[in-house]
Amino acid sequence: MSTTPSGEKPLRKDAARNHAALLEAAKAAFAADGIDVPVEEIARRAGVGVGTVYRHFPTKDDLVHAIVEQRLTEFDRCAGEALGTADAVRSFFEQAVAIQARDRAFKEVVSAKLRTHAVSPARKRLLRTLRLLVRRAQAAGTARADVTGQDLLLLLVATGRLVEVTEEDAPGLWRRYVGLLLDGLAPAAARRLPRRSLSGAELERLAGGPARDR
Amino acid sequence: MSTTPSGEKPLRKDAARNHAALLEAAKAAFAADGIDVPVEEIARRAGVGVGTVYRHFPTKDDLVHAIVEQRLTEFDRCAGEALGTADAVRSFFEQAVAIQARDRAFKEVVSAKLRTHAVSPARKRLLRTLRLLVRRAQAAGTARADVTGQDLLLLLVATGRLVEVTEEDAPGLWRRYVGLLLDGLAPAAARRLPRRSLSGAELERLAGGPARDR
DNA sequence: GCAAAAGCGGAATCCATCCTCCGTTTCGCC
DNA sequence: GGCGAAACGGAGGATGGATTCCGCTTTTGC
Repeated sequence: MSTTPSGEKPLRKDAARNHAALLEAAKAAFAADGIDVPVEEIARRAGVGVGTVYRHFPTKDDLVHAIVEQRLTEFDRCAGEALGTADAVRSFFEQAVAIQARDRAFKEVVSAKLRTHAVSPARKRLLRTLRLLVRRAQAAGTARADVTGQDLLLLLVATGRLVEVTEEDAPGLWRRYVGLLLDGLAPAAARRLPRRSLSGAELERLAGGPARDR
Repeated sequence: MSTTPSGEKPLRKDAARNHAALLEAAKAAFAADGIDVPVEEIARRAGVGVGTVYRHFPTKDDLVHAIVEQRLTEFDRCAGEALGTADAVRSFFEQAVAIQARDRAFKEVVSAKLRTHAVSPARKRLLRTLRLLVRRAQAAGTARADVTGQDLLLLLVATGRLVEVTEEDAPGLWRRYVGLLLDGLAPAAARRLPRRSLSGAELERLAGGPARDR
């Protein structure tokens, strides 16, 4: 679950503990409040001072990046699991988007950083897995021939935004759109949007009911 | 093109001029640099002082909102035009997303404010048009039966993000995904993603080539 | 057990923005 | 042309958040 810190030089015991705590805290904080949580809040959650945060991550951005890597890795895991299922693409999407739905910052982060910070290793791995996944699905006839792994990644960005806009007011609505996407990705078979149209109240809110935030 | 200021009390000549200039400047500024452009930059572009900005729009947010309304109205126009075409949904999407592709702030703005600021009139109008559009398309057999106008609006949010992430490095790539969506929206006919897979260089960049911004 | 090294905490600094305030300018009208 | 009202402009107050600094504490090596 944690980023194996086995990379470089052995950290002092307390430093190692804090590093882990920070990663954990940052994940939670970002998930709950989005990328804009003050560094101080993360420090508080981790039970350390801001100074410590900066010792471990020279820049807030580095921290964000670390979390993104973690998350991309989770996606990779989903993809890996999906490899074994009958409809791999569907299975992957459903899991991956479900993760997005649980984590507010994620979508922002992923798409924000998708372009930054050089070629991240986690991302490379994910892409590789996705390519494999697509190939399999195509072989199995559950994905049209002209889709690519890259496509899945980009579509994930799109669903991220959707979830972001939708989840609070109409939780689960995303399934509808994932269904739609999957229909678009399927070769040409049965297709039907997951029911779940909007209820009166939900529609009201999504339609822009009395402003609530800000 | 401009928001008919015919609403309330007649503005003084200079005030009216500035109001228009501000709207214009804000549109441009947001499009170019995103919602986070400093108010001062907008003022500069409009050739006025910040004080004036605040006289016309008590809050930066109000300014943003005004622009969003403008944009939603543009969408509405697209939808209106699309009504006359054979494949209305496709025609609408292609135009609407093309607009997004030209305007950086738009996507952010639209989805950000999609939920705020009470039920905006422009948005209500758009939604009404979209519903009509969908109904027609369904009657014409170019849209599956279980899609709604609301769906189109939300999908637009998703494409917005996609464009955002994609456009700079692989301009036009969005057509591919719009194609995909349309396939998902279609009843069950021929489907093919607009070619346009990625070129080597583009893929490189999208895949997260040497960080460029920040 | 001890000293140097590695870390820690968090107050203080820096900076970017929003928004307010008020003296100055322009407009509309007599 | 002259006045009051309506607008303007832009310096400065207020805020919020990232990052730095440095004296103090915990570890580690011996």
